[in-house]
Amino acid sequence: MQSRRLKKNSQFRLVYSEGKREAGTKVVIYFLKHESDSVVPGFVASKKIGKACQRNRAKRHMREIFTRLKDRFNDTNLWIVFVASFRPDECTFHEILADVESSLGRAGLISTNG
RNA sequence: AGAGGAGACGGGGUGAUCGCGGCGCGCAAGCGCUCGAGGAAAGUCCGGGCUCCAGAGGGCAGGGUGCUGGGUAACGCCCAGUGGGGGUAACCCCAAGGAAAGUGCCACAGAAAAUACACCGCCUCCGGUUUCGGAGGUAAGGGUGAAAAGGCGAGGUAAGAGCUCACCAGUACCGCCGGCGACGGCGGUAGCUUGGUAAACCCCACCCGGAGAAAGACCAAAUAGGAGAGAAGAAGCGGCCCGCUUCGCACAACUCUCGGGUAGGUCGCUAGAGGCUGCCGGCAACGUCAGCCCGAGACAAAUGAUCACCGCCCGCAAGGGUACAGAACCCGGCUUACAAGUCUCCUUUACCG
RNA sequence: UGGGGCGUCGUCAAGCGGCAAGACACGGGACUUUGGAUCCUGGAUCGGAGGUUCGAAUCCUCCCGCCCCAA
Repeated sequence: MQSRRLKKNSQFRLVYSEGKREAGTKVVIYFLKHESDSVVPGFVASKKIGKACQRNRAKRHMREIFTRLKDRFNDTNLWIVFVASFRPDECTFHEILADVESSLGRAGLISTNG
C-alpha cells in the first residue's frame, strides 16, 4: 500500500501560499499544519535542475530521505513539500540528507537528536 | 609500423541488508532467491497496428514522394543495381521525372542573359585625305561575367561564318545485341546545335479520409431537474461539394450553443508484424518451416540507500574515474547524444625478409 | 499527446535570392580648460551543420535553444 502523497495542483498551491518556508542550500521545504492522521509529503523537481533522468533521481533521493525521517516528526498533522534545488549528479545522497535534516531541525519539526 | 575506409559488439559483474511497484498464495497480518528501464526508453521527423467517427465511397482543394528492380503490414526506411560527382585506393556522397506545355527570374559587369546582338575590332563602298565621318557586311579575335549560341583543324571568302567537309561532344530518331528494368554496347540517319533555374510558380506519375490512449468502453458521484437556439428539415464528417446513414415532419424527444459540475474506480494494458537457435530459398534486404522461451506495466507515475569482493581506465603512489541517459498503448524505421574499449575485413605508404 | 511561433552587433530591431538598414549602448577622434550635448568614425562568419543555386540571413533537410496554445 502506497503511503499518502500530495498529488493535486490545488494542494501544492495551498501549501505554497498559506504555509511556511524553510530554505536549505539543496532543498527548499514548505510546510502547513493540516488535519491528517500522518505527515503527507509532496516532492517537486522542476525542469530547472535537469532533464527527466535527473528529476527522477532527485525525487527518489528526497523520498528516501523522507522515509528515513518520518518517524521523528513531532506533529503528524502536517502537509510538507520538498522542492529540489540541487543537481543530482553534482552532490551525494548524504549531503542532501544532512541539509534536509538541519532545515527540519531549524523549523522545529523534528527532534534534533536522532 | 604509419595514415585511412567499411562493418559489428557489449554498455560493468556477483552477493548481502533496509525500502518501493507488480504478480502469486492467504480472510488478514504476512509470506515467496517471482519479476522489475534502453540502445537509444530521447527528438517526435516519417510509416503502420489498435480504437472511435459510417463499412472509409466519388470529385475538387491541400499535402507528400520522385532513376530501376526487389523486400515489407507500410514507409520519406532497407537491400541489390543504373547514372552522375569526389578520392591514388579501400570506399563515400547525390530530392537523380519534365526547361522544343506555359509563365517568371538571371543582380553587378557586359554589345548582348534569349524573338539574340555589335563596344573595341575585321572587311567593302562613298566623302575626305597623316589621325576622320557616313552607309553596309561580318562575328574569327579582344574585353565582361557564374554562365556568351557546339570544340578543333582544313577548305572557302572582300572579311568572315556549320557556309562546306573530316574527327570529337551533344540532341532526336531508327536498327541490332545484352539486361525483368533503369541503362549499357555497336552501327546508321537527320538537322547542324534548341543557355541556366523546377529545394521559382507549374506540368506529369504515384500515394494520402479525420482524429488520437485524456483514443474508446463500463460503473459510481456531482451540478440541474439551468438558459437560449433549430426546422421541415436537423445532425452525423473534421476545408468544400456530392453521396450515404440516423432521427423527425410540428407536445415531446433529439441536436447545437452558452453557463456550471466532475475528472474517482475498473477495463483498454501488454503474447507481440515478439525474441533466440537451426534447416532451406535468395547476391542481399528478407521469407517459409521446425524447436525453445516469456523479458516492466506504473498513473504527481515503481529501479533508491548502504556495504563487501572482483573487473576496466588514469596515476610512481595515496587516490580518482566508470558515458549518454529513465518505459507511459504497441511495433518498423530515421535522426541526435554516448566514457573507456574490443573484434573482423579492406586500401595505401614506408621498411625488413 | 497534438499544434503554432521565434532566434540578425551588448539591447531593441528592418531586410524575405545579389555590398546586412536604423535607433540606443560601447570603443576611437574632433570641439571644450574638463565633462555633458553635438558632429565624424569603427565593430555582425544573420542559433548550428549539411544541401540546392553562379550566388543563401532569405529556399530545402536535420539538429540546438526559447516561448505560446488546446485537451
